Amino acid sequence: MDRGRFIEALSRRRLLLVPVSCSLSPVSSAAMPRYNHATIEPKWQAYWETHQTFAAPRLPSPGSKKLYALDMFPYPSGDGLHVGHPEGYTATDIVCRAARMQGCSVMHPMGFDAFGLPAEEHAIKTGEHPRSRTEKNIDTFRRQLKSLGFSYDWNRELATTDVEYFRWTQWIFLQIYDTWFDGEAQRGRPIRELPIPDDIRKQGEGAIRAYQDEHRLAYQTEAPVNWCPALGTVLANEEVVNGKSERGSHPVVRMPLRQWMLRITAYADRLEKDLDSLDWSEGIKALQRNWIGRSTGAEVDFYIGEPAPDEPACGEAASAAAEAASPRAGSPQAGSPGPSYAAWKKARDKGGFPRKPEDDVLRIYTTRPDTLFGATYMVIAPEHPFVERLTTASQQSAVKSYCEAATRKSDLDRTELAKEKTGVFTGSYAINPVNGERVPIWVADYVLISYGTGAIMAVPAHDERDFEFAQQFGLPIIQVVAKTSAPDKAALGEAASAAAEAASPVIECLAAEGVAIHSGPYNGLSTAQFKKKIAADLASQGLGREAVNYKLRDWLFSRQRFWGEPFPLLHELDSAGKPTGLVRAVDEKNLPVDLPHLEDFKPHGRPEPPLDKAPDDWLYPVIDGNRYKRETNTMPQWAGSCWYYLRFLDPQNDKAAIDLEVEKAWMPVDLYVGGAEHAVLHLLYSRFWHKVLYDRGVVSTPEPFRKLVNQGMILGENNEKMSKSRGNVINPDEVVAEYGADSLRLYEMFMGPLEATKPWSMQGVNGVFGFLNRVWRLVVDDRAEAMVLSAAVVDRPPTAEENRVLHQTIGAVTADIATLSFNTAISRMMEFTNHFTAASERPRQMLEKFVLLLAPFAPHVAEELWQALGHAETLAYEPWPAFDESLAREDSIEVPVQINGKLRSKLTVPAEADAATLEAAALADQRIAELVAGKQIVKKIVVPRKLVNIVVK
RNA sequence: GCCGGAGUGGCGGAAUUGGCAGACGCGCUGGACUCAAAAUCCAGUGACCGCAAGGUCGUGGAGGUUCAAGUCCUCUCUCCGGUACCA
Repeated sequence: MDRGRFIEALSRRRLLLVPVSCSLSPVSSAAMPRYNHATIEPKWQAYWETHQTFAAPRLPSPGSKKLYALDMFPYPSGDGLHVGHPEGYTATDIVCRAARMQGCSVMHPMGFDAFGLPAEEHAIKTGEHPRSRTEKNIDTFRRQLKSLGFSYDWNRELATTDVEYFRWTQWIFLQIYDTWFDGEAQRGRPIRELPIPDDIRKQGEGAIRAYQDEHRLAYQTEAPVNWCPALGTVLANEEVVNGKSERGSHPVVRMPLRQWMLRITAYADRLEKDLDSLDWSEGIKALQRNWIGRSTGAEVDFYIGEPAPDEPACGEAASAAAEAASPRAGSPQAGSPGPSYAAWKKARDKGGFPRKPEDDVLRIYTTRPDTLFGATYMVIAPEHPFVERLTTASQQSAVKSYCEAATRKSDLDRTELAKEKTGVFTGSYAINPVNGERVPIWVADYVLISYGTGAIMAVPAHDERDFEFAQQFGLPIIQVVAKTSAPDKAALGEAASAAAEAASPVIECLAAEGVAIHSGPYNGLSTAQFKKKIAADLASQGLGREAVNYKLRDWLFSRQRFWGEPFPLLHELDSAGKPTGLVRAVDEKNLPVDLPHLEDFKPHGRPEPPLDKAPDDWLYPVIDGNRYKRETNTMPQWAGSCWYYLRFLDPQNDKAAIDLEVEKAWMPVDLYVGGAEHAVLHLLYSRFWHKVLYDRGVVSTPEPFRKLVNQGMILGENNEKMSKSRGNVINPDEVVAEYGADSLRLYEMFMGPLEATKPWSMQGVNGVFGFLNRVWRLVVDDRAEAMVLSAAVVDRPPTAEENRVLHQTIGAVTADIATLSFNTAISRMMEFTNHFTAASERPRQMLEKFVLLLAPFAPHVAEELWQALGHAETLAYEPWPAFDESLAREDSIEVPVQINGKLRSKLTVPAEADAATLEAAALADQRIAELVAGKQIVKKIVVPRKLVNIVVK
């Protein structure tokens, strides 16, 4: 049936000739049939639309290859299309048009990423509903895109704001919500398959649900937001500048709010590993790997003793220099490890390393467990849960004010470059498990609560940051790694007296790997050997274990906005109207959850999301006698763009997000082109969703985008980034009006390599416009009174010479399209045109092939010329000109002759001349003979087809 | 700092496995057409020396490998993008 529909589409396309020949008349009636883009382009765009020329079949036609070429769909901003958009769009369009001519089934859709802040801000200001503003912008974008002649199947157009689209975005969210990650199997599984531990089961249904909720890929947490009391709304990070609101410069405070998170970190390993299978540039892969930031090391527990709030403070020293604290038996707070430490160690030796740290230890993560002997202090993040209990009475006020200051700082303030390290001593100590040394514990904001365990052992001799901190606060620095070259004997010998050695000041920080010193039994080991050995030793004593960490954080997936997808979730309320903490997913059959009607879009002045002011009948549904409150957060803009490539394949499906048969036939995306600004987040989020869907059997491929290309940025004529403030923005509409879409397309492809950043040049546009005019005159007599072919167009087969030029062009253009080297493809077509502009005869069938080559690049003028050459149908499905290597081959070539590597003469020889022939010809050459005369020939290098080089003395 | 990418005429950019550096376009110069201009067509156009034939230099810089280097190796400078205390 699907095939039937496709065939029907095909026949419709092929039937239509009558109206076409009629519409030729306006051109022919013109006094002079000059190249006139203003009439040609709308004419063919209308033709393609009427005849559904580019409608894609439901499934690829049997026996043909499929091509799914996807553009990153635009956000329809109020400014309209930017010249950067058509760059990537033209590239994929060329590939698609060429592929159709090469017999591929092509999927080439377009849509709009239409949720977003600007429409909502506009709504707040004017009261106009974001939907109406968004639709107007989409209309502009659609018109502009259509004016450029892209061969999209517009029947598949979608916007992420379409209720029928976000119905399935919500459905996918529910799949994610319903999934937990099985670490053993490394895959997401339905929550009902989550094994429930017995002790949880015993506690009853509530405990089981809580346990499940803890394991879902979508979970709730408290996360800080930028609350602006003056504006009465929560701001996005980019709306906050220097701690003030971007609009109005009002103060912004960070406050915790209940948020939804997606557990993308569970997929970190797969997201990293599967990059290997993708045809993406190494640069982009590196960017993603970097972002994921996998590191391997060890978790180690440092004993700190039982919490004992009433125990008198012991470490009085604010700086470790004065740290000759009086020995006190028992706890680590005493001068030396006592009985309780020994008991703890014994217990660990027997019981092993616990999954979750107990209260008597500080667990740290390090990538350099080989430097454990060099740990001279520890640092915990200001948000670390142990801060309070580790702070001694005398340090209380200092620590408290330090931590408060840290919460006020934004992330940016805390990570400011080259800023001085700050921190404060807690007064407490931990015991280093490898040598029993007491190490002071500090609080400092250079340690992040969100990475690792939020606590570190500091090894100032071998870590730049620790080094800086230690210098700042006069903490000891002990070198435990020597440079690889010569582990000096003396150092090794002295290792026993490491403590004495500690006194000797180290003034340099050596972060590189090397050989262990001052490390007891480990002295002399290389960093790699040491790491391996200590990991095993720590594990066997129950003191540590190997661990992996990622820079990647879980994805903060909720926004306090109106204009986004509502979450299909309900919070159960008790009889008093208070949330019970239980969450219920909206039934699939009740999707979509549409946005409620609001009287206006003005902020309600509370940090809660705008949907909090929705009418009660939306906000408080009653199901089975239970009252619920809807989730009022909305999804971030990323959500809709995470899966649009799937919906394009089956946009009308009201039974499923996508039909599996369709998905199997078209996925993965074969070519995905877009700006590098999405190289990290969009692609990572999208790949993450795809992997969850893969695990849940919704899609059949582990990765969505096989080949990815990032187009380069287009700069203004002054070599600066285009921006309104710089006044160098080029409006595509104006270029189309003056030069036409074909010229715009051609110019953007001719500027340089697709991936390069390159400046705009109106003279360059004029240049390719001139080329299209020359092509036009190659075929059409533009001085005639009517639309007639140039007198030079003749009906005879091409000569060998003509074929040679033609087939060289076919070969080069075909190969260049395959490698996306459009700039060189165009230059080859220019050479063809230059060559035949000078010719007095141009065989028609040669011109036809040339027009077909040009068609993917400049489709409108190509269609018009194709018609002028006597064809009634569109050329969109004409077979691509076949390359015949034997016709392209030159009979005779020029071969340079060098003497001592310098060009001295050139030989014209048969192309297949062998080395002996070439050598003889070179020596026989008059000029060469003169230059060689009287000299001794040392060596002769002869490379057939390439060159002859004679080395003389 | 770290990770990517890139440096070639006046400008945008070409150059299989190392094999004639500067394809193609813009700009510029000269010529044809024109009363003139635009448009178009033809020719020239890396720098320097030379009347010419021809020669010397030349792909950010310095070394190196090679008969031969824009291309490979070492060091180095500059620009662009990403990232930023991730232990």
